[in-house]
Amino acid sequence: MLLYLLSIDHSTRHLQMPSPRIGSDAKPVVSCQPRGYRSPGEGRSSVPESGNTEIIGFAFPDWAYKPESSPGSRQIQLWHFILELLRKEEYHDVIAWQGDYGEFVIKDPDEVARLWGVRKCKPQMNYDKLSRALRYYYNKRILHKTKGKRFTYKFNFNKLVLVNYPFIDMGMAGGPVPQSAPPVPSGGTHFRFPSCTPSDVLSPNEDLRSPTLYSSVARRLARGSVSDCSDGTSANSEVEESLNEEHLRRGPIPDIPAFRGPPLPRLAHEGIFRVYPRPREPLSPFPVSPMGAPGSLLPPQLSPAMTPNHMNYTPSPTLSPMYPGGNHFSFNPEDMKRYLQAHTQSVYNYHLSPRAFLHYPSIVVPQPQRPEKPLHLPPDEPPFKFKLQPPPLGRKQRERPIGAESSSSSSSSSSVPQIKVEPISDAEEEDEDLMVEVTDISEEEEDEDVFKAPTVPEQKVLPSPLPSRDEEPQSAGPESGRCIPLKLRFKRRWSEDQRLEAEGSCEDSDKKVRGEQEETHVVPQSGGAPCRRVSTDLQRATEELSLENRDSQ
DNA sequence: GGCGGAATGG
DNA sequence: CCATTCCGCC
Repeated sequence: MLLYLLSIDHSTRHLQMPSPRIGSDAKPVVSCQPRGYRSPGEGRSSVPESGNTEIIGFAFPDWAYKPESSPGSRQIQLWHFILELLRKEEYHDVIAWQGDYGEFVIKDPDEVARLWGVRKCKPQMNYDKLSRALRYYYNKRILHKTKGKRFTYKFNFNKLVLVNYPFIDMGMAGGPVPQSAPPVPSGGTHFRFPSCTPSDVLSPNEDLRSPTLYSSVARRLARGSVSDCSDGTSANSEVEESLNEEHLRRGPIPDIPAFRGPPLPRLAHEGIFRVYPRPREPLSPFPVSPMGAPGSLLPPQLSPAMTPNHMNYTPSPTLSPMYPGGNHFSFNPEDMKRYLQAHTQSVYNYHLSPRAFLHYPSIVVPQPQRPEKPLHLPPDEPPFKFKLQPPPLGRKQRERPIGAESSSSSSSSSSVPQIKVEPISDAEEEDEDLMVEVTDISEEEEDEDVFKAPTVPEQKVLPSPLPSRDEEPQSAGPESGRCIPLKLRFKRRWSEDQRLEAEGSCEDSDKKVRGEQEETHVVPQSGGAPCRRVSTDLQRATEELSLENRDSQ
């Protein structure tokens, strides 16, 4: 229901922008006139009446350019403005995509500042002030600074739009669109970003069939600046809470974690793209809602293509549904099949969550082959730049965690692995990318909680009480634990647990969270007996039994 | 150049 | 909230 509400179409409104510079030093005619002149892109947009604006093959939903759509602010926000400039060829001498995905360079800081000043009627604007505003985006995770590159910043797109549009391909590298530009399926293939703007959502005149839910969403949309879908800045979003409620009413959905912490007062960016209507996009190749159709098991949610700088993965154009060398997607079934196959292979290759598998109803994707050895993970580089806090030690703490530390936690405390992850601040960017890649983005966990959400959360997992690091091999498979991301190991362990539990075998508790040391040197455990882990319940029973024995002595 | 605190304003 | 402005610091 919500999805339909949010899909209400609207007429495209355009951001008023300073006139494009005619000459090299042409100044905008309009000095301080926030409204009333046309956007440079207006009229050139290839899809003027659609829900998204496209230029040279990539685009953002219109609301991303609309000042009235700037959540939390009636006026245009700087990042909107930056995007606006970035998508205008007229300003490519001033600011342009460059470098990594989402990176852009302010080639002419003074000019950008001047334009911004014109836009905001702040004649005294300069790059120093503008950059201060940009720096405020760091905390919001809208932007990063690209270190070492002057005037270079980077958008967090992979958690913004593209996360929920996994077909968006980066295969345009070398093409006319820089790789750093956020690509989007072009209007030529009939795809449209669902017309969903915060202003629509926030319209007080809407007929709200679910006022509570709706207002919840609206609040979040109003507060959020970016629909930063998997952004760590928001954990248990109201939207998702609402969606949970909604889906509970409608029936279970597969990728809502079974456990959730209490709602946290955090920035709420995500949600917009997550609540797109499912049945409204018949021409879209995208599985419309990241929530996935009720019947679909694994909605596609991420793609290695979206995180090239982290995974060093650039999708082969030949495997892309894009026309070779073009900026437009091809959605003919063969291409899609190849692409899906490639994607699925990538999911395997990169040990992504099974949820990352794309689901495209009419196309059967052959099962990929897992490569012999893990891919390209630098052996010396810790796969995760997290600082794992060791789990609480001591059996007492473990067995009575509910009363003690997780007093504020929800009822699912026993199902939540007591793991805390501290993102290392310096590696925030990679950290986040990693989140998107390795974790299911539907788990809108904050960074600290990312490990609290195993791929299949209904399984109860308890951290090991043992402080000693039993370095048993984690993998029963051919691959050793070397170079396997930590979360993947968790996932595999979980899978292993599932299997073992099904077989009703195994002992040797292993469900523990590894300490910080282990993330730095991933210790391969060759030679040891194959990992045998007790199922969680069995483990807990064993532990409780041992505790009882100890206490009775 | 870049960062972030502080005060301030809309 | 989202900047804007100023500023000290690195």
